[in-house]
Amino acid sequence: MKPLAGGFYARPVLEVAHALIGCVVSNGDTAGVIVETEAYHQSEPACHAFVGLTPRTRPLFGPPGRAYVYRSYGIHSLLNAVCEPAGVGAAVLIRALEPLHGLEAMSERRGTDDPDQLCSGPGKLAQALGVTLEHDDTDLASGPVRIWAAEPRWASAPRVVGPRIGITKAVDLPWRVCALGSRSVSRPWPPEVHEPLGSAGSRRR
DNA sequence: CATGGGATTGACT
DNA sequence: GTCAATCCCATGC
Repeated sequence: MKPLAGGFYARPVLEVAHALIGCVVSNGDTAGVIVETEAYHQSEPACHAFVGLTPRTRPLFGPPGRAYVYRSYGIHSLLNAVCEPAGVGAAVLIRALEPLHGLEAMSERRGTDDPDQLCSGPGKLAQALGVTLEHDDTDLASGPVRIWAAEPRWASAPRVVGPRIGITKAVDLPWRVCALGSRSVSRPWPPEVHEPLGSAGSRRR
């Protein structure tokens, strides 16, 4: 596995939001597989970059492939991957991971042993991996927090697309992307694909 | 310089 | 279902 280079992120942000499903985020000995993302772009008001270049949004307008980490509700750190060419404010919010490595450290930071509760939300995964505001504007290929290419099988893995969660502006854009069937996706869960009659009906791995 | 609002989570009715 | 915690920073006077 190799870290994703800047070119991976230098394209339309919604395309990157799809491509990041199945990729691996790591920090130190902890890592997880991305199963949920959301795209944000300067052209729509839910994006922090909508207000233009400020001290806070500077990383969003910088070169692609770097982290944008900010504090939400005074409590949580949220991890984004900056996308599109430098000068365009856009990023993909990493919303959920399936824990892969360092479950013990994650459990300690999160205060729970339930694997489904370790990284099933943007604030949770940042806490589980130990991502903080100090990682803002660090390089995702060479810095402490890294994102690694997905295994080939993820390219065709089924996805569910829907409106973004927890925002009050531009609520209708279907820019949330989830891996179908993952237990680690944040609430509310996206609509399930209906199973054929006669199947067992169990939906979550 | 004062104010207000979150790209959330967990606890509680 | 409701609600508070808590802090960075954008905005406006």
